[in-house]
Amino acid sequence: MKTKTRSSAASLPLNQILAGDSIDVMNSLPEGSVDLIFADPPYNLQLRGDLHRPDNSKVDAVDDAWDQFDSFKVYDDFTREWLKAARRLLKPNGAIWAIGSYHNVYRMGAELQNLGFWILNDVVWRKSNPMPNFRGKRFTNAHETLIWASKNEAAKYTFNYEALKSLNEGIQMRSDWVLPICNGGERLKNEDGDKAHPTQKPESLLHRILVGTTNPGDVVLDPFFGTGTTGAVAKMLGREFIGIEREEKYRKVAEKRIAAVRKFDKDALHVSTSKRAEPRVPFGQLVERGMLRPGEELYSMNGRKKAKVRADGTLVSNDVKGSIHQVGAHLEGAPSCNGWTYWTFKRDGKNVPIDVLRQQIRAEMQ
Amino acid sequence: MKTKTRSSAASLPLNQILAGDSIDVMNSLPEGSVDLIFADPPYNLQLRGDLHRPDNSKVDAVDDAWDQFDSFKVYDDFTREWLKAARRLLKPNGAIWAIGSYHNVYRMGAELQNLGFWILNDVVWRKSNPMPNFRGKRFTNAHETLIWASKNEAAKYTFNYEALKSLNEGIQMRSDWVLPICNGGERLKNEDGDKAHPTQKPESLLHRILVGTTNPGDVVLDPFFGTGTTGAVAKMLGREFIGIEREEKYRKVAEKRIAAVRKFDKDALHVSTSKRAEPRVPFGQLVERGMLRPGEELYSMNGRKKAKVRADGTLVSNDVKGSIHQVGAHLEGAPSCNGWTYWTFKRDGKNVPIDVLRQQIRAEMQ
DNA sequence: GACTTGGTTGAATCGGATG
DNA sequence: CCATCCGATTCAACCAAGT
Repeated sequence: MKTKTRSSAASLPLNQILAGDSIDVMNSLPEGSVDLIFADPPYNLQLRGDLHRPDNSKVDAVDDAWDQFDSFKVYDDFTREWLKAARRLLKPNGAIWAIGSYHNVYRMGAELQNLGFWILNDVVWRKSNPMPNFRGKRFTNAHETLIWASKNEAAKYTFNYEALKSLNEGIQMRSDWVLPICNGGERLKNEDGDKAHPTQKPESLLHRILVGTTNPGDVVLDPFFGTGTTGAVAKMLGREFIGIEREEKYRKVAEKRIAAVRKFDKDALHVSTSKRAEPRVPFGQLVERGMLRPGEELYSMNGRKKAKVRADGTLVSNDVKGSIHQVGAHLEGAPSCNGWTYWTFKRDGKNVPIDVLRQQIRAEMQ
Repeated sequence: MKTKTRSSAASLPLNQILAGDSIDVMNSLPEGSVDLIFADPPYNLQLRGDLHRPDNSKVDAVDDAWDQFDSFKVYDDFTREWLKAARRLLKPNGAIWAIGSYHNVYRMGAELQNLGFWILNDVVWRKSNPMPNFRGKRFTNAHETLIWASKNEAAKYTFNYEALKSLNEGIQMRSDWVLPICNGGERLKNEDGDKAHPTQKPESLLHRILVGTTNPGDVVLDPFFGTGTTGAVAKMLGREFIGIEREEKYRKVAEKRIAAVRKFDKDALHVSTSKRAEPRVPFGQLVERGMLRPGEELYSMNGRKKAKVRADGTLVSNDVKGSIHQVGAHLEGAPSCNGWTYWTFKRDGKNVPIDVLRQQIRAEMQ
């Protein structure tokens, strides 16, 4: 796995900002070489004329030329092409994040599904400090939508469940994220004090995405790099990035920004892992090592059932024989059972889960 | 307006649940006769196998035949047809709400745009008590998405800004709504104790939609009526409803439910009206009524600019003449200006906004 | 009656390694 | 490719029964 990453990485322009059209540049890169894509494409905002606040200050709206599309057709074609190029670049187990607002996200989501991407979640970025609706004609547009999708239905995508749960104070992470918009010191400004990019995303958003759905060393591509939030956070977190940006003024800002970023300590990049990632220990080892004697009795957690350990690492209860899981499932009439947490043994009059013994063995293995 | 509603209402099957296929029934109803459509179509969930909780109990999933579609193509065709029929039914200033999850909402949103609907907001229903992700493989699917769209870009849709603001404790209502899922006493059960419908929506959701985007007496159509949450809330709130439901078992439950609903008192239905809906008061009236004398000077809020009132209700400042709004805009170099809040007059040495005078007139009008 | 405890449930695209 | 087996995994709200 590591070797494969390295070998394909060798031919990749890592930690660089490539100049040019997103689709062309993506098509020039080697197929199946990227772990994750984060894409913040033009939104196709259909603002009619300028928007003004009640106090007459002008809202610096997204009105740059690159954001104008004369019809849904043009936007759909553009969307399909960049998504196609992106999908080609992904490794078999790769995934994509794409962000949008109601102006474009429905078209983007539909094209994404049409191309074979498999939606895993949509995530709502709930802005803690959105711009109010000055005219009082609609709801405050207080969120944007992110679509998280794997390359296809079969892909074994990366999902650091425990790390995300830790980020959320021990409760599993939900599909709605409350994060502030990017302003204050984080918001990049030109020399004239204007914002350097109209839609700079907050680093907190990319932090959660990269911690949650990539591993250190993974290659993250951003085809609409802008001022480089993806690159900056990737560098901090010890991921490799590839940026593509057409406009020189954005590339310049991004390069300066990323050069100033310091990578976190390696220890800080280590995230909580799930039990699934730990080495497998067969129950029979507990018997071989003498931690449990053949003939010793195990008791279910609630104390209602019992079974006898046999020398080959199977259990027997009445006429039922089999693994700790099989016997537990049978006794409970359940479709499955985790024997490690179901069974206990007696020591000094107390019932101890057998999983304690497995943890002892795992500790010795390190 | 009222007459028109009544005349078209006369030929409409109001406050009834129509049996049959949504598209067929909609096409049999008169064109341009409905103020609002709320649609909760099948989501096309593509569930593979069974799902069990960590305690081995089985999740009662949506496996009904009405949610099964063979392909995206079939689902898209279905979506396009019901949306087309729905749009035909809407009055020129009508609007639609459609709810979905990531399985279907992107396709629905794109078709909706393709048909000429004009998206006003998408609204995220953040569930306070969603079902967790039992396998730890994704984010908790904690929200559903509602799309609010007018019949076309030009439609003067209904939006009770002040009422929604009041519902939200004086703060402008945002595009993310935190509401609990429908359970407890509100959840309708069959005689055997099973849920009567797998996807019953909470009344709080419909309450907010109907208070916010309809007026008393409006006709609200729900083409996927189910157990009739839309009808129940419409009746409470003094709106007329039309339900369409294919399955008899759901119709029966809905009829019984709605019969038991009591309409709120008329007084309770009176919602805060937005300033926009308040009677318009021409500035000239202030002059006609002698509240301001011709020749009197007005001062801008910051005191830097001044202008003189003329007998015809226009202002003059240096060589600029025009309405309170036009002169204010010109003096500020702004494209627009709300003259009512921009200009003040002197009384007893103090600067008083001219809007105070407008409010006096409005108070007298009631 | 107040409080605690245990059981149930909700629109869900919910494994992975080994042989 | 398929079959088999291991074994990891849940939050908030409501309700009924017990203390």
